[in-house]
Amino acid sequence: MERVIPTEWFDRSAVSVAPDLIGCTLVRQLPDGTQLRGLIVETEAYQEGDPACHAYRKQTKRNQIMFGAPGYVYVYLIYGMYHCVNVVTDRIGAPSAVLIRALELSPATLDTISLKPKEKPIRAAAGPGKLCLAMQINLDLYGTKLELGQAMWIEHRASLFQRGFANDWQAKLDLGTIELIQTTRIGLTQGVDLPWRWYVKGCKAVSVFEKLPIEN
DNA sequence: CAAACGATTTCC
DNA sequence: GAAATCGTTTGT
Repeated sequence: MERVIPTEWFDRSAVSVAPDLIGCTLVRQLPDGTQLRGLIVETEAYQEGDPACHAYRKQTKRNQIMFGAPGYVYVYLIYGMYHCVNVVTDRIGAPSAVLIRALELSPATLDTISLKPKEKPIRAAAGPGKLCLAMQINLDLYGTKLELGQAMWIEHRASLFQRGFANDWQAKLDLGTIELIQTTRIGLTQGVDLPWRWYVKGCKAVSVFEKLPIEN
């Protein structure tokens, strides 16, 4: 069974894709063939009518990929020093994307990369900027297609590989008993009340813990 | 052309 | 609580 997610899978709203990406595996293939892998444990959706979306105002050089076909990579530089990686979603002409905010890196990946001196391994990709550092994602990946053999692709939940390294929350996810928290997004000045952030409850690789589920 | 800003992280 | 740091976007 093919585990690589096809681009058509992303051809729906970002709000629909974002929670479904939790538990999937982000794969980064370096030029030398090395693969870096991590389970997606936190996502945020950005779409039309959302004042926080980079495509809210108009099409620009930076956001143009969001206006195109789903299943492509949107990378941007934030605060002049970090990168954030998104997956473009929805049909052509419906600018939207899902920001990948945190990964639980595979043991093999942790062996491959160099951790900061005092960094806990579980926190190595806890946050959108740290995630891109760990996975060696930069602007070079802007506009690339998520496809097997490319610089990056995404694999469906619950592969045998995933069971091998995930913490106990993955088993729960397979059983359908995992708790996915839906709450408001991080670090915004606009659209602060839209509940378009999802993360795995109890996962120590998530960027921010304190945000609780939306009431009612 | 100048100025402000930002979907972050880290350190004081 | 505040600095670091720079390409993009917006205003004059």
